[in-house]
Amino acid sequence: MRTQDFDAPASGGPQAAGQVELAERLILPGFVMRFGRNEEIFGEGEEADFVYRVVAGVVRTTRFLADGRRRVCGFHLPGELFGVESGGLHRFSAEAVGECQIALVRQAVLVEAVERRPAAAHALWAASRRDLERLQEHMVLLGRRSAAERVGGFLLEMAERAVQIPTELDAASGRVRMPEIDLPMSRLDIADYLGLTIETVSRTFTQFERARIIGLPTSRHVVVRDRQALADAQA
Amino acid sequence: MRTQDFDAPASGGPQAAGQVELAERLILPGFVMRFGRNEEIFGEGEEADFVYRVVAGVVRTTRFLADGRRRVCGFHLPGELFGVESGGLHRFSAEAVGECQIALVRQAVLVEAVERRPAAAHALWAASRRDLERLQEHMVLLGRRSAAERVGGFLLEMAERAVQIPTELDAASGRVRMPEIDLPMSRLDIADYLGLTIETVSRTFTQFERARIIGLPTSRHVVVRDRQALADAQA
DNA sequence: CGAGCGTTTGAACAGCGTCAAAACAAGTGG
DNA sequence: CCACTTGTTTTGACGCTGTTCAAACGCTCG
Repeated sequence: MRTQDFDAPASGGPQAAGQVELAERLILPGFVMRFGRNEEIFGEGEEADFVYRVVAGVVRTTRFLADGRRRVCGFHLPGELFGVESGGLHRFSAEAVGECQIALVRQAVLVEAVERRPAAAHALWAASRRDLERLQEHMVLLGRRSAAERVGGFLLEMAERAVQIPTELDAASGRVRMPEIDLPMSRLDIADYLGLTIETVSRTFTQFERARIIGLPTSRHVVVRDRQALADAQA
Repeated sequence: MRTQDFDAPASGGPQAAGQVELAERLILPGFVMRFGRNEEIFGEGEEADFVYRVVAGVVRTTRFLADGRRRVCGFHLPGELFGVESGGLHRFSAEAVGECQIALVRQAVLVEAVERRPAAAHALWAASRRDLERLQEHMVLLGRRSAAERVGGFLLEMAERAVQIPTELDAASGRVRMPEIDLPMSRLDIADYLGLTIETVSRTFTQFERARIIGLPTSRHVVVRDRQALADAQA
């Protein structure tokens, strides 16, 4: 099972500039833990004693509704922070999508750093805003009506974010976007992320494939053939 | 047209503790402007020279899609900050829902404050996290399928947030929640916020009324009769 | 090879969007 | 005070899209 390159250094590749900055400026003591596929990192309602940073792999944050349905609220890629709460409790649970390495930092240490070091406060503020902006974009996406719009938007988002990992040679050659997406998450994860059902997600994928908008070598590997069509599906 | 009490002081009533803190700790120079109903405060793509704080009234942030549809991304109530961007440009536009008073602060001043005063950085980080958390909740809501779930969630959100304004006597009497909601926004605003159509929103309101879950003295005034049923509609 | 999971596909149904029109509220001028 | 206007909200009828239920398919790993 290929998920992400596992031994890639935490702030190795050409990641978002802000995330590099975050890692550099926060210089926080912490320790790294490994989690297996679908393993829970923390649960909804637990004490938020720690703050987490993805070193390798992908994490999803979820919430369960009263009737048992699950909402996937976000995916977290290497370099990103998650589990930061202002109240004392986690409002979501977090699980490893595939094999993961996660760096843990005590919440108290973070707060202290914020109070003592302006640079840390600044970096954290910047990180929050980035999260906020990503979330806003996702919200716009969720408000869209048709399944094609949602799935199209999701693929674009993933293309945008995921390239940042396997692109080292790409960066050297000067090519900016590489339309290959390795989806570490299942159809169910995607469906719960987009507010659709697995069936609809699956149908939309094959629909895109038949329309030559994407290629599907395997169900978890997407080749974007017609980026514009994906954006248009988003109308 | 009653919208909000207009001469209420910015950080007057028993608002969210964090917002009071924000106003107190940020002590930023700024000037107040007035905006009329539906007037644009800033537009998508404009330079984000300023940061804005609602003094009185309600503001909505929106984005227009290519096909002309509009997404309402959030409502901002008195005390709240909006228009804070990490890039140099506004990614949304903002309009006054009703008559508004808005305090403007130069972005540069804010950044300087963050760098000089740890308290300011801390307060801003906290504010970002609150926004983030509100947005996460809204995302959970948008992922919900049925119209009843979305409208129910919206009413609960508004009940939760809006009480904080007209509650002075309420606070004295010790009562915590007052299930009366004055909606300053139109059905269209609500629909675009929830990813539904005005017709569906309207139908859901009357459906709730017939089921004795809410009362509708006027279309913009909601009395919550059965809070639990609203939460259940959210399943 | 078979078991188990994830994915795809099919058919029938329900809910929301669309189009259209009526009811209502608020403001304007006779 | 009423007739008229404009904008918002409500209601109705119909079609489409996504959900639901069900079954088949295709991996991967024992």
